[in-house]
Amino acid sequence: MPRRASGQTTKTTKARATSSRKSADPLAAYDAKRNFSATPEPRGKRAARKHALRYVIQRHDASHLHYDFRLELDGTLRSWALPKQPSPDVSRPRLAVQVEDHPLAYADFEGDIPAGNYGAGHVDIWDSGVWIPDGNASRDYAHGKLSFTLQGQRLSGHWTLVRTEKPARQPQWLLIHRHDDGHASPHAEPPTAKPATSRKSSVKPPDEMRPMLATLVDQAPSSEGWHAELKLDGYRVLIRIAGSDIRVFTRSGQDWTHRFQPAVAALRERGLPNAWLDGEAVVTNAHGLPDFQALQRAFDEDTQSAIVIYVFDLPWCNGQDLRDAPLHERQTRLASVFEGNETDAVRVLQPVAGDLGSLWHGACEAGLEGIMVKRDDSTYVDGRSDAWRKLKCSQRQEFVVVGFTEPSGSRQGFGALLLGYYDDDGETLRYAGKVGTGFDTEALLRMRKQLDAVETPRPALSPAPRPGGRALVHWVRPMLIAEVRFAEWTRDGHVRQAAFHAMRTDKPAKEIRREIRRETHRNGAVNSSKEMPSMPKAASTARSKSSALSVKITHGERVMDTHSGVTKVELAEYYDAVSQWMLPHLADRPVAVLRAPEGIGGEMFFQKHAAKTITGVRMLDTSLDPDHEPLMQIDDSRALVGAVQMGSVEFHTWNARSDLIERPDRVIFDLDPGKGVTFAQIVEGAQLIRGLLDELGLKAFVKTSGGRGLHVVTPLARRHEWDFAKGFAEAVAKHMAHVFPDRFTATMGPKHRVGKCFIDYLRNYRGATTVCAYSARAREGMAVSMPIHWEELSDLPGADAWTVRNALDRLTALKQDPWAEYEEASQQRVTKKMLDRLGD
DNA sequence: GTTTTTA
DNA sequence: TAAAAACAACGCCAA
DNA sequence: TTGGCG
Ligand SMILES: [Mn+2]
Ligand SMILES: [Mn+2]
Repeated sequence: MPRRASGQTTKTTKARATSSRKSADPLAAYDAKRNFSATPEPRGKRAARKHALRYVIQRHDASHLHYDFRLELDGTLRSWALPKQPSPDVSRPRLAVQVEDHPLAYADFEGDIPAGNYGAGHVDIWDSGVWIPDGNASRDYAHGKLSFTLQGQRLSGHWTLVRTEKPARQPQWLLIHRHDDGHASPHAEPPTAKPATSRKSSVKPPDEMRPMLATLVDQAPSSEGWHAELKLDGYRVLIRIAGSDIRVFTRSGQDWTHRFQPAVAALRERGLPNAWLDGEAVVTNAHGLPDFQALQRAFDEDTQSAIVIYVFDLPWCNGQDLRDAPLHERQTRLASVFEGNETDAVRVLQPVAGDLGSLWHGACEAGLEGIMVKRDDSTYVDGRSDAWRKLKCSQRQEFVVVGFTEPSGSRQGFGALLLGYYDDDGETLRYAGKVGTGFDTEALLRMRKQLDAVETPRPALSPAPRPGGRALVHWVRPMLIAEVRFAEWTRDGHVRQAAFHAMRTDKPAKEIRREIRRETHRNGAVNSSKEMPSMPKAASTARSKSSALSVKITHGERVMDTHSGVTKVELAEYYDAVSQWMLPHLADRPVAVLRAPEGIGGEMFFQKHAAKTITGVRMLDTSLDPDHEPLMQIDDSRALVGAVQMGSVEFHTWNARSDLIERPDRVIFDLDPGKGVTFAQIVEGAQLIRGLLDELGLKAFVKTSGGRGLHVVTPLARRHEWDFAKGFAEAVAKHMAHVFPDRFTATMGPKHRVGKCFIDYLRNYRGATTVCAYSARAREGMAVSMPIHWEELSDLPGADAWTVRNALDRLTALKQDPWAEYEEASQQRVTKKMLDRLGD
C-alpha cells in the first residue's frame, strides 16, 4: 500500500538495514547461534594470518549428515555445507551451501555438540591441509568465483567454487574438481596375463575369473547384431575345470563347490577340457519355471540333485583365453564342448534369435524374470558392460535390511522390513522404503530370529527414516539382504508396491546399489556405423511414432493406467494428435486439469489455477477469479502436451470463453446412470432431452462422457447471464423429471437416482466445469469423451467405447465432424416463451 | 511434477 | 547440484 | 452447518 509508506517508516528501515550490514564482525552470526556454556565449540575470535592458508572438511553427523568445507580467508573460516562428500576423482559439481563464517580455531574442533544446541551431533575432521588461491581470494570470494589448489590428507588438485545465480537465503555455490593438466589418471587394470598359447589341454585356467555383468535397460535394442537369452532366476556361478579339480564359485568369488556336488561329479565324469564356464544355477518349480525360493530350499535341505546349472559362456577353454573372441565364437565352442555331454545337472543355455521386443514380452507372459540381450560379437569383460543388457519384466532388486517394524493385529514375526541401499561412495546408506507383503508366517517367524540377532539401538542411516504408520521400529545392523519386487521408484527414491521375494546371501551388503535403468536409444547406444544403412522396420516405425512432441516428456514410460497399459508418452502423443479436433472446444476458455503424476492408481488432484508455470499454458487475468492465482487457458497443442508433462490426464472447461466470461456460450446436461441403469436407458434419456430441446427450437449435440454417462450440449448466443443459463438448465432437468418421473431425477444424491437417469444441470453455474470433448478420463481403460452423431447413439456399446487407444482410428476414418453444425447453432437464444413452456 | 527450504 | 517437504479446487444442493 | 458430489 504505497499510501501507508510514510517518511518515518522508510527512515527506520534504512537505518536498521545499514546497521546490520555495517556490523563488520563476520563471526557475529556464528556467535549468535551458539551458547558457549553448553557447547564445546570455540568462541568466535578473528586472528591474523601467520602461516599458509588452512582448510578443513568436517564430517558433521547432525540432523542431516553433511560435510562442512571451510577455507581460511580474511582471518576467519569461510564455510560451506556440502550435502555430499566432494568426490576426489570425478569432475562433477557438488552443491555447496554458504553458511556462516567460523573462527579459525574451529578448524581443529572435533567432538560432540550436545543435543539441544545448534548443529547438535558428532563432528569429525574428514580432511585438512592448506589451500592456495589462484588470485586475489578476498576479491574473488566477494565476486562469487574462487579457484584454488588443495593440498590435504585426502583431497588435492585444482578446484573451483562458483556462486550460482539462484536466489536463496543462503547463497548456493558449486564445488567443482577441475581436471589437472598432466595429472596421472588412474591407470587401467593391467590386462590379465595370457597363458602360453599352447593347445595342450594340460594348461591350467587362470585362478580367478570375474563375471561379466549386464547393464539394466528399459528398451530392447532393435538393431541387427544382438540376440537374447532367457534370464534365469537363480545363482550366478563360474565353474573352473582344471583336470579333475572342478570348483564352483559365486559371483563374488566364494567357493561353493560343496553345494553343487551332482553337477561337479557329472562334469568330472565327462572329462571336459580345462575351462572356465559361466552359468546360472536354478531349480525349476512345479510350473517348470526357474524359482529362486525353490533353489534356496534345495540348498537348505541339501537336495542338490534338483539343481541344474545352465552354462552360457566360455571365457577360457583348453589353454586358450577366449575373452577377446566374439561371443558367437565362444557359444560355438561351448556347444561343441558339450556336444553329447549335457547332463541332468549341467545344460547349455540356448541363445535365441528374433525380434527382441517380442521375445521380452513373451518371456514376461511366460512368467520369467526377463531376458538378457547380448551383442553377437561381445568380448568377455570383467564387470558391467554395455554389450550385455538385461530387460526385466518387473522391477526387482536387492536391498539392505536396515530395520523392521513390530507386527500388529494377528500378524506374527514382524510387520515390514525397512530397506536401504548404498550410495555410489559405498559408505552412505539411503532409505528405500519398506516391504510388508510376500512373507508367509513361517518366513516371518524365521526371519524375526535373524533380525533379532542383528538388532542395534541406533539406525545405520542419517537422518533416521520415519516410516509411516505408528508401528514401533527396530533397527538392525546393515548385513541382511532382501530381494524385492516393486512397481516403480517414487520420486523421493522409495519403492512403490513392494513385495518380498527372497533373502540373498551371495553378495556383501556394501555392494547393494540402486539399480538404474539406463536410457538407451532405440537402435542401441554403442552401435557401430555398420548397421546404419538398413534400419529394421520395427525401429523406423517406432521412430516415426515417437515423433517430435513439442514439449519434452519425462518419465514417458510411466504406465498411467495399469488396466490398458497406456503410458505417459502415449497419452502425450494422443493429445498431440487429437489437438486439431479438441482445440476448438478447449481453446479460449478457462480450463482446469485433473493431474495424476503417479498414474491414475496414485494420488490425483484437481487444479484450477496456474500455481506454477506450465509450458505453453496461458495465465488469464486475475480479475476473472479474484483472490486467486490466475486461471489457466490452453490454446495450442504445445500447452496441451505441456500439461500432460505435468501429469494432467483430464481437461475440464468452463461454459464461457475468457473474453466474455460473464456470458456463457453453451448449456450442458450431464446424464449419469443411477444404480441398475443400463447404457441403453441413458441413450433413451439423451434422446428424450434432445426431443424436448428440439421442440423448444434448440439444436443439441451429444458426446460420451468417457465414464458411464452422456453429455448433451446446447450452444447458446453469448447474451445470457450465468444465472439465466443455469435456471434454464434446471428448468429443463426438472421438467424431464416431472414428465418422466420413473426415468429421470434432477435431484443430487445417489438414493434419488436408483434405477433412473440423473440429469445434472449443475454443470452450468459460473465457474463450473465439465470434461472437455476429446479429453481422456482418469479411469481404468482410459476412455475419452467422444463427440458423436445422434444417429450413432443406438449402436454405441457404452460411454467408454472410445479410448486413448482407438479414438484416433475413428477420427481419421470419419468423413464429417459429427458436430459439424455446432457453429451454425451458436447464436441460439433461450426465450421467455421456452421457459413458460417448461413451467407447464 | 515443480518449487521452496534447509544444512 | 542434495534431500525432503510443501503444494496443486471449490460451489452448490441435500440433509 | 456440514458433507458429498462432480
Ligand atoms: Mn555443520
Ligand atoms: Mn457425468
